[in-house]
Amino acid sequence: MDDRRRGYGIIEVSRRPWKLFEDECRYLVYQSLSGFDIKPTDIVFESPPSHIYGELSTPICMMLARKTGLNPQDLALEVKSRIDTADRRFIAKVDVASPGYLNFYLDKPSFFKLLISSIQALGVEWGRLESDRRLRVIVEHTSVNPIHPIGIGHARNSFLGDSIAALLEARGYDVHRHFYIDDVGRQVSILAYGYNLLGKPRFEEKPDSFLGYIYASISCILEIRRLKSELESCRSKQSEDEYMKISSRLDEWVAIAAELRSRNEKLFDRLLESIESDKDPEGRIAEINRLYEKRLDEDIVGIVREVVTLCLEGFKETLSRVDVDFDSWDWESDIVWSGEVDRILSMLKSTSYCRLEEGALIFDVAEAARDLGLEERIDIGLELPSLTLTRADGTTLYTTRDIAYAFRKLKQYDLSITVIGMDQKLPQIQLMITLSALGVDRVLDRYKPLFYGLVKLPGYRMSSRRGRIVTLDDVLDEARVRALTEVRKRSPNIDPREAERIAEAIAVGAVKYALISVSPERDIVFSWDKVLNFEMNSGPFLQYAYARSSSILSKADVDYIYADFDPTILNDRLEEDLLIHISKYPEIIWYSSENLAVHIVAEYANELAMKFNSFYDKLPVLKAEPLELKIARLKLVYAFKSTLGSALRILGIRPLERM
RNA sequence: GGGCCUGUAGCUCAGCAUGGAUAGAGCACCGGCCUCCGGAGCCGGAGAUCCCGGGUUCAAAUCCCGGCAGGCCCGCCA
Repeated sequence: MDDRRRGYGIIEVSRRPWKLFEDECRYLVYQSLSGFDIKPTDIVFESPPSHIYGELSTPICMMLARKTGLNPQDLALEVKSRIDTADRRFIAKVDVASPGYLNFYLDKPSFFKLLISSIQALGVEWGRLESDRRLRVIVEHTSVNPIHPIGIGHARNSFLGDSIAALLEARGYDVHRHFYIDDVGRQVSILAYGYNLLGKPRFEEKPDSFLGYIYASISCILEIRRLKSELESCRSKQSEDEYMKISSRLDEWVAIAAELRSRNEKLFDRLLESIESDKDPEGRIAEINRLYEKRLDEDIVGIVREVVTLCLEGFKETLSRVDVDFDSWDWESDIVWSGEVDRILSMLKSTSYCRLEEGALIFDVAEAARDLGLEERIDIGLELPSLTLTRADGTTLYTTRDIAYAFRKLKQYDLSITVIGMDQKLPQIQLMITLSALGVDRVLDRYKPLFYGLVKLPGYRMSSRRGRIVTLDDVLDEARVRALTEVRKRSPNIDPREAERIAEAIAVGAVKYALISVSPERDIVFSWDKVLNFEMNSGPFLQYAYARSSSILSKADVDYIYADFDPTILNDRLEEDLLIHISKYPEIIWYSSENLAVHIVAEYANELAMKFNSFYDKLPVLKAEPLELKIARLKLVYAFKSTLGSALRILGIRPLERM
């Protein structure tokens, strides 16, 4: 058990007080059900809908009654009669409710005593669990292609990933945050091609934003060229439908071109001219791709690395604004150049699943999955498409390189989390099957992609190729302006620089909360209203409750913290609700880390803030009489602040002492 | 055509793992609350065929089967 005794006097400390209560209940029920064939873990507990049914409840008797044909109510009464609560610590009473619930009533004073002294003793360790084995974990997230600024959709990835990392740290793991730089492949080659055409142009703006413009413009120009030639060949074949289809797509791209051109006519025209004077831009791009991947031309290597590095500078600027940091930046090209990809390829070739088709190397994923008996463990229908590992020109594809990267991850870490868009589910599954085929140990347990839904603009999905992207920078700027007006309105006398600092924290909190608080598998339709929400169920709402609690504590004599206190005095329903909710915090950490579900933490924090606000509104703290009550309430406020503070840190939202 | 994800109040979303007591929040709407620790707040009201249809069960938003709608994927793109 994680209890220990410390200090003078005897102060008992528990990292998981609620679990102590639950385990006590579990043990009693288990003992009383000795005649049945069940394990303690078969007994599930839930929170009753109302406190009149106690604090913990189990329907186990109803479940057993079904199997045995007994009457659930009778069984529950029988169990109750066998339970002896005389020498129990945290159970005040056991009762039976129709149609067969066993309800447990918490012995609040002794529980609250333990809870509050634990939180005080643990300090920042409160909410941090101890794991028997300190797993080494890699969390790879963000990994935005270095060809355009970070969009609000990518930001969902960053926030989710950073938060998951913090959560797993709280779980007691050794967590490493990695950014995978996708510098190999066609997209970066396109950008490098354009950047080179312009003769390494100078620019004033943020580098990722400038490069994003170049990338969008070139892909647009190329797309129009391609569509035009398709249209030509279509005309000769006289297929009316096809012609109309291509023609309308062409119209769409021409409109996009006009839009892009209006943003920077000189630059756009220069690009257009240069591309038009190039006989074979597509060929040149493929050439850049090949020369870079094979590292055959140091000039090309220099240019590609230069654009990518520039873009990353922009990323770092944005990411530091939102407190997202990485332990490592892993270049995809390094994995190729180091020979890791070749080694993986030759290992794959030596399996029976590879074949050559028109010069390209193909891996039969479906067959591998069947042979390895993986069908049942993978939640995708097994008409798994084959995976192309190499192009006819010998260059590799994204997933191939990702397999090598994943191989490395699982070699160096016990557990690998990859935060990645839902649209990449299939390639990730192909990757896992491929790794399994290579004999990597327990791939499905150790390689965990965390898929999330796309962030769409109302009407259409964002597209960096179309230059249609709402950037995180823009959203943050807008949120900060909004927050600053609020701060000024509420605290007119505040120091302007302090106001800026607070507004920025609020802006970041609002945007993060909006993206993190919905379950990841859902798509999100971007809306300013949602992201700039400062009211209930928002980042600022949490920060506000936190600021209120610290305001109280800052006005109190610090000695209260050392004072002994009488837990029986905290007997208002509002106080009890708040304390019980606080005590469940470590369980939330446990559950949400098991399920890689940070939105659970967000929801918990929101409820916690709501309970605190109700308490705050109705019950005075600083003016509470007698002194014992004031001390007890101050300790409660401290416990709240400590808990919300910890949850905010996991969510990546800055706790504010004032706002 | 096949696969995956989603469908809960006018709107945005929890709840689905492990079936269980009156299906919870927020926004918007209606009505109250600043002589008292910060009103970004609190209290109350109204608002739900839990997409539809079957099935399993004493009990289904939750599990199973079949539909429907939306999104995504099925590339020598990433």
